[in-house]
Parts: sequence; structure tokens; C-alpha cells
Amino acid sequence: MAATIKDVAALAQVSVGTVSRYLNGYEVSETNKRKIDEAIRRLDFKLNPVARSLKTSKSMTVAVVVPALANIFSMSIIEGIERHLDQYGYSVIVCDSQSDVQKEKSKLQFVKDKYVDGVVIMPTGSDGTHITEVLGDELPAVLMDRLVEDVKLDAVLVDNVNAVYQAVERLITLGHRRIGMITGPKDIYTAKERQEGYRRVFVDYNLPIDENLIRYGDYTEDTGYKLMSEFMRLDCPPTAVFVANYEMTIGAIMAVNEFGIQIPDQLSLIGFDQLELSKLIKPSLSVVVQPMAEIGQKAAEMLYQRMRGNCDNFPQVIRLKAHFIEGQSIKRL
Amino acid sequence: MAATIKDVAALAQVSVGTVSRYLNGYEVSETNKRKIDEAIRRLDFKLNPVARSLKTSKSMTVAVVVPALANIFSMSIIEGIERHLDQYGYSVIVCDSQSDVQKEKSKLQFVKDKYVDGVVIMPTGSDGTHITEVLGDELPAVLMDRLVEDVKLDAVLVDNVNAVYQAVERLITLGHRRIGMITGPKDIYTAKERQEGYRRVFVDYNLPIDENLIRYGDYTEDTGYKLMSEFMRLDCPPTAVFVANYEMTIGAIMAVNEFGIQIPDQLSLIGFDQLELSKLIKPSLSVVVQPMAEIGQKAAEMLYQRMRGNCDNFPQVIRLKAHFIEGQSIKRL
DNA sequence: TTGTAAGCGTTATCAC
DNA sequence: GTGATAACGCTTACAA
Repeated sequence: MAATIKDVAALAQVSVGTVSRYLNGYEVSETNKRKIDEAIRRLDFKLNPVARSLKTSKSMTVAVVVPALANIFSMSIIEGIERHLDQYGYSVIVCDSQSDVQKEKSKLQFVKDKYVDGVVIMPTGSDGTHITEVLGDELPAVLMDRLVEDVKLDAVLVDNVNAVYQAVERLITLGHRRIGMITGPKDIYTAKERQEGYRRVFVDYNLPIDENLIRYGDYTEDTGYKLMSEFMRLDCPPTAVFVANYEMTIGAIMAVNEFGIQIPDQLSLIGFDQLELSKLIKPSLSVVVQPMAEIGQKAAEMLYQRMRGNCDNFPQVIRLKAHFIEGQSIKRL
Repeated sequence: MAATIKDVAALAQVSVGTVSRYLNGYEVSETNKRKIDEAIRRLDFKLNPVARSLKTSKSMTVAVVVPALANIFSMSIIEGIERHLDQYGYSVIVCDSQSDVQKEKSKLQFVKDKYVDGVVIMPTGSDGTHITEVLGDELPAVLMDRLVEDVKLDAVLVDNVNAVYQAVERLITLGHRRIGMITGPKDIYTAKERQEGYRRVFVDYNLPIDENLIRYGDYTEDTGYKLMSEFMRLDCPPTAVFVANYEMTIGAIMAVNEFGIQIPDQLSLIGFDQLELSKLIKPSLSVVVQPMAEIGQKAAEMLYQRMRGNCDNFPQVIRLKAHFIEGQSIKRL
């Protein structure tokens, strides 16, 4: 069996209280320090975090709940979180809500019941009452990527509006007017924001918006493919298309390839989220990229502050910049 | 404060023992069942897993340690693991070893000290003494993707040899002889296996192996780019190139694009691991794809069996098939 | 079946 | 500073 604090105390000939205090950084006499150190070494003693948790009600564990684990966006963020929290001794539990609000709720309940010290959520769905309902306001939590209704929590977001604005504006200055947009579900925050960026350019430039050129997908490769195909089949197809997330960008490119459309000669295209794509595809794709690692890092830092009891200006919303990177997939009309 | 089992016992007017037994599935009289259920409901009682862990020495948590979190391979596997273990009530802690053996060791120590019930490792480096050293043989562990020396553990692997064999053989039947290979570090298991597949074809077909056409990268995009560029600059460049992992495939494609090489007219190319690529790139890339989700699922299942104490034919090695998917990136010479 | 009580390995509150 | 000791919330003999 593993050695306990009692064994250490016995071997060092001090009380368990003294050992515990030493372990927790309180003052202990030099002599005892030495004796305890020696005993710990000889017994290869490791403090039992479970027992500690029982007393302190701190598990040194946080949970990250995302709509899907197997995509670059989630994982880059999780990597950022893990890396940041590692230094403080926290471990990170990952939960896949599978874009299902019910599942999200049960996962949240699950980790709460497991006594995690905090949770960071990339919420699925538009409404977040179930989040507050489960988490209460005891358990520190921070939202990322998306805001949801009826939730008062810290959040780390990306300035989608401006990033998209920039990209679409560029198309306009290149002379495009029929600009298609493949965006996400109407009830998802980021989709709304990205659409807002698109619309704002048109308004600012005094151009009419053709609602027929705004198509709503569900952020999957399939709908990206489908909606891009729809555009291609239009009597008067758009001269440029902006796709509002990564998976749909993939689908859209597949459609473009299948239709044999030449980019950028027959169609200007702007994608989302993966710089890699820009380098892989010929001609290089223009993309809006989000600072994924930074999202994770900021969310982790925020959560850490809250877990330490720092309640300064709650709820706080951090907005990170996304960037438009121009490749050779767009051209002047 | 949250209700405890004592509160439930008091309200239901039974002993804590009875409540505990009921909670753990032992027989309890119908009357008491009802009374306890009622009390649990009224108090919104949740069993405290920390206290339970302290008694049972089971944390219902497993750790997954990978060389990098933010890549498709790791993520897909982790998703598979999380999904599979979820049904049994386990949560999954993720750890990034950053391809650093020291870090891997300390992460392993960290999760062991946290009393996880099991760990699945995608080991970094070629030697695994530090793994056994830290884990001992108490803590169930399963390896995945790679085998390492001096470690006797269950493992879930992919049949790299045959998958690569198939791909390279196809090139040979198409008439190629000067087939370049961009492979991984000499000390990494999968790289060795993939190279073995390549060599075996040549041997089986009685063809000479040109060592100059086998280049060793380190599984990063950068070396994929660099090594492919080297091939392009050769006086007599290969007519076909096989790239042995995903990141290097990306790099290789970037180099090809940059050199303006026409695929497959000037060069036949086979990549690795991402079916997506095959659909995205024009002409569609031929690839060897691994069953990632299945790796995770199998690893999880194995670990679960071990955690339950099932020690049948330990150590067990499961080998999954990878598949060669032919696209339009290779042509008859 | 049920109640009682002794832990599990810590931390924290006392007196000293 | 230090030692004794009572929790923390649960599981599990043991007895009844």
C-alpha cells in the first residue's frame, strides 16, 4: 500500500498535523522540515489528492464541454486550456456534447456531480437556461466562442463581425456585388455574428442585399457542399462566395471541384478557420482565421481567476480579433 | 450545503448503511426503497464521488496522454475513447506530452498521483522504460498507435506494413520504379513499420531499393515540405512519392504546389491519414487512411476490461486495418 | 434485510 | 510551532 501522511508522521516522529502543515506551506521548524523530508523520501510518500479533495472540496480538475471533440477548432482550444492550466496543477476533463443540448446538459450535470472546480463551455444551441440551471452560480464557468441567451457568464469570443466585414469588404472593393454567403444556423451566435458582418458591409456601402444569396447551413461539410452546389446551379450564380466556418468550407471546395469551377476565374472564394487550407489548395485560399490557441488560453486564465475567487467585473467578455488572410482565390471582377 | 447520505438516512428514517446499499444496488426492502427515493428527491441528493473514491480507491476517471492534442489523429482517437467510456460513467482527462519524453513521464506521474483508474498512451520516443517505471503494474494502461521498447502492455495498433505495402505496390504495378518515400524518425514505431511496408514491396518484386529515395523527416509539416523539395531538386527525381504521415503530407503538397509540379502528370503522389484531403485537393489525393475512431474505441474497450480486472491474455495486441484509397493523384508511367 | 461503527487520508480547530 | 482529534461523505464488515 501507498504510504500515508500518518506513516510519514510516525517515521519522522512528529504529528500528522505538522506533516500536513508542512505539506501545505505553513511554517515548521527546520528540524522537523528535515525529518519530514527524509521520511517522505524514504517512504516515497505521495499526498492523496482524493482525501484532500474530500476535505477541501477542491478537485483541481476542470471540465471542457464542446459540441464536438474531433475538429481542429475544439482541440486547438483544448490544447490551449490544458497547457495553461497545467502550470497550476489542474487537469482537464473533456466532454463531447455532440451538438445536442440535452447531452450538453447531462454532461454538465455529470462533471458538476464529479465536483470539478470549474468548467469552460462552447455552448450548443441558442438558449442557455439549462446551463445556469445545472451549474447554479457556485461553480465558476466561462463560455467560449458563442454567447447564449439567458446566461450571465464570463466569455471569450472572437470578433466575427469585423473579421467577416473585412473579408466581404475586400470582395466589394474588387468589384463583386453578387456575393454569396454560406452561413450557419440562424440560432447560433457565431453564425449570427458572421452574417451581421456580411450585412453591415452592404449597408455601409449602400448596396442592396439579395436574401437569395444568403444560405443557411448547419456548419457541417455536407451543407457546405449542398449550398455551394445550389449556388452553382443558379441561373445567375454569385461571382464570389464567403463560407462562414471550416467544415462548410471543405464541403464548398468539394462542390467547386466537382463542378469544375475555376477559382478565382469563375468564382472568388473565401473560407474560414484553417490557415492550412490556404497553403494546401491551389490557388491558395483566402481565409478568415481565428486565434484558437489564444481563445483557450484566455478562457483558462479567466476561469483560473474565478476559481481563485477573483470576482472582478463579472461577467466579463473578452473579444479576440480574427484575421482575414488574402490568398489567390479571389480576383478583381 | 449539498445533502449527504446522512441527511437522506435521517429524512427516510433508515440508517446510512441502508441508503448506501440501496445506492450501490444491493437489496433493500420495498418500503425503504420508496422512503429513500422520496428523501433523495426531496433533498436533491447527489452522491459525493470524492468521498466514494476515498473509500473505494476508484476515481472513475481515465487519462489519455498523447504527443499533441491539436491534430486530427489524436482528436479522433480521444473522441472515440470519450464516447466509449462515457457509457460506463468514466470521465476522460487529456494530457499533452508535447512529444517530449520527460513531459510524458511527468504527465503520467501526475495522473497516477491523481488516482486515475487507467491510462491510454500514445507514446512518444522509442523507449518506454519510463512508462513502466511510473505506472508500475498496478495501474491498467494501454498503448496505442505505437509500440515502444521494454514495455509489456496491451496495445491497439494499425497494420501499417500492409497498408503501405498496398499503396506502394500499386505504384509499382503502374510502372513506377523510382518511388520516393518520406517517412518518420528512425526510432518511431509507426515510421519503422511504414518503411518496412515500402521495403517489402521492393523485395517481393525483386527490385533494388535506392536508399537515396528514402528520406527521414520528423512527422512535421516542415520536414514534409523540406524533403519533398529535396526530391524535386534531384537530377533524377522520383516519378512517385509516398508520404508516411499527415503533417508531412501537407508539407509535401505545399512544396509540390510551390514548384509548380503537375500531379499526376509530373509526379504521382500518395499521402497519409486524411480522407478529407483526398476530396479537397485537385486532383483527388490517393491516401492511406487509418481507422482513428476505431483505435480509440478499441483502446477504451480494452482499458475498460482491464480496469474491471479482466486479465485475459495479457498483453494483448490488437491490429486494425488501414486502407489504401486511390484517387487521381497517381498515374501509369 | 437492517443498524452500528470503523475506517479511507486528509485538513483544520483546538489547546498547549 | 506542535500534537491530539474531530470532521469531510462515503463503504463495508459485523452483529443483530
